[in-house]
This record gives sequence, structure tokens and C-alpha cells, in this order.
Amino acid sequence: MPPAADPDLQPEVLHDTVLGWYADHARDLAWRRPGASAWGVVVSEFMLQQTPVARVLPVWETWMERWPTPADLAAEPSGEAVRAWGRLGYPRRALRLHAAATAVVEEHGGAVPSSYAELIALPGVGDYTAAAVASFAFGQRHVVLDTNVRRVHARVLGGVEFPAAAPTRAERDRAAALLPDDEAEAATWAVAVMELGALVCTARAPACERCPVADLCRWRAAGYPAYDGPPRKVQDYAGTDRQCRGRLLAVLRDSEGPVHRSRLDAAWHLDDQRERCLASLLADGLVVATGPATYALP
DNA sequence: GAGGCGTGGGA
DNA sequence: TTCCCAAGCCT
Repeated sequence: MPPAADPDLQPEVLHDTVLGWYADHARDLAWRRPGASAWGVVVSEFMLQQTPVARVLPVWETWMERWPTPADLAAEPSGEAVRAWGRLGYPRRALRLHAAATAVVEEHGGAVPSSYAELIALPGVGDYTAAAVASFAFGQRHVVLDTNVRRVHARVLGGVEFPAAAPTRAERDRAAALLPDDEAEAATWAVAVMELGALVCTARAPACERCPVADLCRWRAAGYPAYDGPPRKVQDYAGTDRQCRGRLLAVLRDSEGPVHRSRLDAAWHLDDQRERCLASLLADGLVVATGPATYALP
């Protein structure tokens, strides 16, 4: 067998190393257990979009107990999903999950579809979530490109600290080239690389001393060059419409029935901003007007 | 394609 | 305390 151009990055070596590490270090997350349903995986993926695992766990448990199937959720008003979403953040995800459950019932007989094409057609399901569900719930071979995977690839393969702001074609091709040929192995590879990024190759403090592929890592080999790309944008929060919307929605979430406008007025001090945010919540369908001056969850 | 969209916690 | 970031999606 001829020597590879870059023996450090033989795919088989990376596969074996990462898969071996995953076998020993994978977290025992509820949605990964053998008995977990495809619906359970879908629910977890919606909740995990931009929200840490630790905060998702308890909500996922109560959610799945209350709505063990898509039909169970679809049978309730979407407002119940928003209420049960609690403080996970980005509550439009709750609305989309409810809409996805409805679509599963109406278009797929109540069973979560298994193909990428059908999955990505569901509300709130983008490229990542479609690939993740097809891979994790159905064992298929897909490029699963989330923030963890992108960071691991940027470092180990690209030799840089962070990936570009948005996935590039080159990144996608690189990930595809590295995907194991075997379907089952590819599915495990996808979750294993994600887990490595989540537990070891983290954004702020990578634990290279615990990393199974440290010896293969180009970023490490290059001496950990500092990030020199465009500024990575951090979102402001205090005083933004997002915070205002959150305050308003919290009032409705914590109330049994419709609330009077005065309750919302007390939740935010700036009149113009409060009105604008209430209007946007109504437009999003997160809030409905139940009377001349009363509002409720849908 | 850039910007909007929640919330909480660790460093 | 402040800053950064956490399994994205949609317009």
C-alpha cells in the first residue's frame, strides 16, 4: 500500500480513533437510548437548536411524557407547546415543532418520515436537523454539519481555530469526503464528531490533553495560531426587542388564561418598543388577541 | 446573505 | 461584572 500524501489524515485512522473514543465517552442522553423514538430525536433536535443540553434535558423529559407521539402534540393548541417550551428560548421553535407534528400527522400518517427530503420539508427543519434526524434516528449516511462538527473540522483538518460564519462549499465537500462509506458507521461517526466537539474540542477552552486526535490535529501542529478571520459577531440582548418579546411572552406563559393589556404594560417600560414587540408576537402567531384589550397564547 | 430571534451559565 | 456562546432556521 503506497504512502498517502498526508499520512496524518488517513480517514480510517480518524474514524477508528474517534469512534473508539465515542464508544468510551459518549454521554447517556435520553434521546440516544435504544428505546428512544424518532419523534423523541426530532423533539431533542428542535430543543437543541441554540440551547445547551443541560437545559434541554428536563424539558425533553416532561415533553415526551406528555406528548409521546406527534399526534399527541398535534391534538393540542399550539399555545400549549409554547407554554411547555418554558424558558428554552427562541419560542418560535415551539410553534414550528407543533406545526411539524401536525404535518407529520396530516402528510405522513403520524410517523416521522425517514428521508432527508421529507424531513427538511417540515417546518423548522433545516439542513442540519434533517441530516441529524435521518442519521441519528434512522441510521442513514449524511453529512451532519453543526457548530461542533464545523469547529472540529476547522481545527483538525483546516488548522484554524474557528470555521467561517456560515458553512462553505469547501467545508461541505471536506466533510463529505471524510464520511465513512458504511451507512451505520457514518451515522455513528456523525454523532461521535459532534460529541467530540461538545465535550473536548470546545469553543473557548479545548481540552487537547483529553483529545483522541490531538496528534493528528493540524491546528495543534501549527502551534494553535490565533483566529484571524472576520470578527465573530455577538448578539446584544439587554434592551433589545428579543428581551422585550421574552418579557411579554413570559407574562402569558405564566398565566392560566387571557391577560389584560395592563399586565403587559407593566412588563416593559418603553411604550413604543412594547407595542412593536406585541405586534410582532401577534404576527408570529406566538400571541393571539382574545378581546379588545386581552391577549393569550394561541 | 446578513440580521433577527431567548435565555442562562461558565470563564 | 462582562463577555461569549449553546446540536439553527427563516426571511
